[in-house]
Amino acid sequence: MQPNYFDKNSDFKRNRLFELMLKIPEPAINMSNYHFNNIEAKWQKYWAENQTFKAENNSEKPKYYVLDMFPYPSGAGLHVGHPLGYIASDIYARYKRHQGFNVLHPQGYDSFGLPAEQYAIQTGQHPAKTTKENIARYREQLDRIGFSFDWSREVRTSDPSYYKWTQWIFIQLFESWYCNVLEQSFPISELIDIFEEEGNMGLNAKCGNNQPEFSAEMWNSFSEEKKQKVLLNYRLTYLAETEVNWCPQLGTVLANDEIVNGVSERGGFPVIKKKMIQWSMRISVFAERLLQGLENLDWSESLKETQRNWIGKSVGASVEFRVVNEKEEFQGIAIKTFTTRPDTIYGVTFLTIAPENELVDKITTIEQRIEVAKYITETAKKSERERLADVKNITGVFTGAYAKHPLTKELVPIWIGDYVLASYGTGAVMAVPCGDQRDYDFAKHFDIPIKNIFEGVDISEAAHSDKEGTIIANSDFISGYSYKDASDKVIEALEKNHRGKKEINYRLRDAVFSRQRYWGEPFPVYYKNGLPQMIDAKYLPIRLPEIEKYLPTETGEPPLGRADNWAWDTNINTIVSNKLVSKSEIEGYEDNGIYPLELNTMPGWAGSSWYMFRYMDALNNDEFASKEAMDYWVNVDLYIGGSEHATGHLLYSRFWVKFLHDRGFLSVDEPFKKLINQGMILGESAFVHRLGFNITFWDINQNPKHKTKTISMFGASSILTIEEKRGLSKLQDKYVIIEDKFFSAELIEHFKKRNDGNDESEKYRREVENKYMSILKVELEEQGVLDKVRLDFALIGSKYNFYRTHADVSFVNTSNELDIEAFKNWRPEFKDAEFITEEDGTFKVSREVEKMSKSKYNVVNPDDICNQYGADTLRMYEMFLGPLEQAKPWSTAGITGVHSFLKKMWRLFHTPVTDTERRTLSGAEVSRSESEENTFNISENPASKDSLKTLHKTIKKVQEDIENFSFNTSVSTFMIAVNELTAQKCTSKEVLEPLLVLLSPYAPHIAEELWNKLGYSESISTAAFPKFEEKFLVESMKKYPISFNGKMRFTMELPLDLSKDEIEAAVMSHEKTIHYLEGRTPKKVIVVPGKIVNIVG
RNA sequence: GCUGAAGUGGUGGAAUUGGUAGACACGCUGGACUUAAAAUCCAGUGGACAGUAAUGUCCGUACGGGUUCAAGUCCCGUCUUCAGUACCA
Repeated sequence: MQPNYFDKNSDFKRNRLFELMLKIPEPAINMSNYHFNNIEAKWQKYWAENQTFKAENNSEKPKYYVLDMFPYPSGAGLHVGHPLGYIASDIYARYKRHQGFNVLHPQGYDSFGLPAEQYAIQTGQHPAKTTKENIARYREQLDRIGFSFDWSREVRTSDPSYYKWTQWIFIQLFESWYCNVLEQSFPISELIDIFEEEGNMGLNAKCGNNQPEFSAEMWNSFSEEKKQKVLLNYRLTYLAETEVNWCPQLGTVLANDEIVNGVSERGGFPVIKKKMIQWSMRISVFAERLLQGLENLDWSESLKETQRNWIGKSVGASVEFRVVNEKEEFQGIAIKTFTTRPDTIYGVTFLTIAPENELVDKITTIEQRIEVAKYITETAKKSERERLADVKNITGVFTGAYAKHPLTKELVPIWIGDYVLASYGTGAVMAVPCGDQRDYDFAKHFDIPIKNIFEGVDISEAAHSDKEGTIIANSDFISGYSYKDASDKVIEALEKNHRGKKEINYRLRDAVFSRQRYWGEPFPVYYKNGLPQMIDAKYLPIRLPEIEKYLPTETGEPPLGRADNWAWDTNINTIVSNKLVSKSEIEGYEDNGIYPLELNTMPGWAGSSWYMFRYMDALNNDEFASKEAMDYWVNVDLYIGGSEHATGHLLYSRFWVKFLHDRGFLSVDEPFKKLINQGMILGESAFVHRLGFNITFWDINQNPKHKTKTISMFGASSILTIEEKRGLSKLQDKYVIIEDKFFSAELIEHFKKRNDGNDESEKYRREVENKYMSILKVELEEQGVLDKVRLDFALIGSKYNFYRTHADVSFVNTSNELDIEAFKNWRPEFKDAEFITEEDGTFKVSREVEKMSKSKYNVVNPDDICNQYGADTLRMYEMFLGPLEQAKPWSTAGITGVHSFLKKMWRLFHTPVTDTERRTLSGAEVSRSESEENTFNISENPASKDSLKTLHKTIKKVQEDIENFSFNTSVSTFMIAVNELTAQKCTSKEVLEPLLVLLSPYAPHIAEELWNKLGYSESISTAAFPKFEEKFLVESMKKYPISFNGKMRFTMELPLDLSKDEIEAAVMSHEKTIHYLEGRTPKKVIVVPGKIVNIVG
């Protein structure tokens, strides 16, 4: 038998302690007779060996599909936040199994992505290798928590056998178009049929497409090349020059949902607008269906709202303003605007168009050209972020041109303003300053007249944007009408004279699908004469080529441009060397049938948009999943994951599923029936405070002075005296200058090197900061120091200040004291830094709740919790923390409560040791009698009435809680049940056995162990969920709360079958009633049988 | 600014249809066992006041009103926090 190390009272432990003279630190393990370590490993092994949770595709049972959002396997491993949702879904999956469902509960990895590639760039390791290692670590961590995943269906998006089908779906999208009339996707061949028979005129008219028109004859006379170019305008994935979000630091384009506050979601780098030829997904045609589809989904209202906002439907009208220049009407030049307020059309006093609008060039008058050109260059220079930050500044320029108002025929000036976005609507607005604050501000700023068209509304201070309850005035035939009626009339009038019509606009843009990266799915595409060609699906997968370095090429091509073997031989349908590429475009060369392959790869959301269907039939080599499998599993019944995917993954996957449905590949058109967003578990970061300063480089040759770089210096000890430190607050506005020219020049040299962006930059940073920190010779000066510096660059340190730096939470004890030596060893650059100490000389950290992340050093590893308390405790504690959907900081305070609950549960099944016995037995004997097999003590005798009541109360509550996803309260319910049964000294199998089944979704390991001890050879997961029986809860008496004027005063036990009158009589004759009435006669007595009595006096 | 969610003891959080506010747990206080510590067990624990005590009185679910026999819960207004989103025409 294993020495019982975990029981401190055991002889083994005593001897050991004696040996070590009590010098060893306390093991971080709670002493217990319940040996979770052995039990958990044992059952995890059993489940894996017996494939206990393998789901069958052929089953008579009803199906239930529980899915977690699969993780991206990062190098940091799992932290305690990740399992939260997995635990919840696992409880639900296990519960459904107990209820007799055939449960599909799979797991996999979203394993293509940026971090693995960034790591590859830094270390030269192949992303496939690091990804594989990360997955192995994830798997190890997941296994320790005891999830009931069916691992035989594991998917990895970076696996060629998986991305083969991602590529296949891409081909299907390319081979499809969308009919706006039937609101459905069809094969492109059907569109070609239409073109051959009737051209595209009919389509244009019916679908509101704005494509150049052609007849059937014209189509048939087009060259093949021309035909293909036309078709690209219809395909659901298409190649086009689009304005994209380009991130120079990441070297790739980003989708709208990958940008947060104008910077990249990953890394926080600036993003600029740039025109590039890119693959796009025509998601915008699905906007209405994506919006309508939300109605029938069981998702949280807030998440649906987020998607609605992202789709951004607005109903209004398009209004056309024909341009007039030098009092002559320009034939065909019209500014199309979109408005949600057609009723305000008589308030239009000018038009504003976006600086990027292509009409700018055409309409600007000769006199205004210089001014306009200047303005356009200025706005183009600003990044997206600067523009966002600059919202308050009103800028614009007059084009010199005028347009004719479609109803009044008056001339209105056309302005350019950057408050109008090229990417929304038509990139032009009809400005109604009296009704829109932005138009109002613009008009005030440039002195444009403001016309009031609202009855009895004062607009001298601000625009009036309320539409409800406002009456239109001063507006010809719509004066006196409300918003709704006036709008209808205006639209009618506009339609009559062909100057506009009712229109619906969506914010949702087509999604850019190309990424200039290595670690993603390659496109199954080659280029012939510059036109994209799909590779036949039977030659998939197109595998990622090997490359030396994971960086863009010298000519700026994506990393795949470095591959030697990256051309497609159409003769043998294989990837061949680039050197063989056909030079047919150049005269004198023959077309040898070998063409260059696409250099971009697909974005991260490609693989995650359809993975839920792959799990249904994960090993299928002939289809992405068989029809039989999909007919059985249909779609995901319960999906659990974070709300951060609201506008990315959850929208894109709905789009792909609708498309696959249209084309008959799927029977459902929504992937996720019910969705729950688990709240994020936050970490408590620790901050250490120090003195320091920043040094800023200024280029003094530029005017205004241009700030070029700021670096942070870590220490201040060598330059500040004690007195100065005390007077620190007084130094706020003073500057530090470095007068040593030599030093400055050398530092600049280093910075030049650093700015090259090569791999050594980090090393240089350290070098500069460490080398010069201690030799800085600085003095304090009053402001005006710039005169003294004669270098090209001036070095000016900003004010001294307190700085805070993240400290790893593992260096901090429970009293928030920092182990400063450990910290300095960990971050040697802080060796000489001056840290702020407490009065008693200790280093204390301040705490702040933040997102748990490796870079914030506040990560808690679930492995540590498992080591200390076990997986069952971790599972129950994470549930006990609070409501699933709520964000909450991680704290281990309270985990002992859950742990001791499990120990009490264990003890319920074993001979209790009485206090008397405890006193007479030695510690070792107590432990032995409690822990060994023969103390397992379950009686076959019928249970007491009380115990049965406890059991059924618990069944009812736990079942309700699971179905409402209120896992925190069911943990409490278990605690109450165990407390009550312990008090009742219940040992009855009749009660304890069902209780065990009830508990098993939450604490599967201990449940399996006790189940096994009860004599079952099958896993507890095969047991049926206990049936709740009302009869055990039926009461004959009720303790009535008796209240006076709503205040509860005392309780009174009465039989439940009394009538209202009998209850009233009983209460009124009670001595306390007489006492509380103090002689008054009650006005009214409210009796709610079975609930409450209230006496109104 | 807009949209959504929330505000309850020292802490995490309960209260399902308006019906005994603070379940359960942590923490804290006291006690038992122990040479001691740990572990375990028992008792107490929203606040204020009165009383030797049993007990009693008042206050109390962000704030101000209202509806009701009865409000954490419903209605109106205000404030605060968190999340999402934003020159969206």
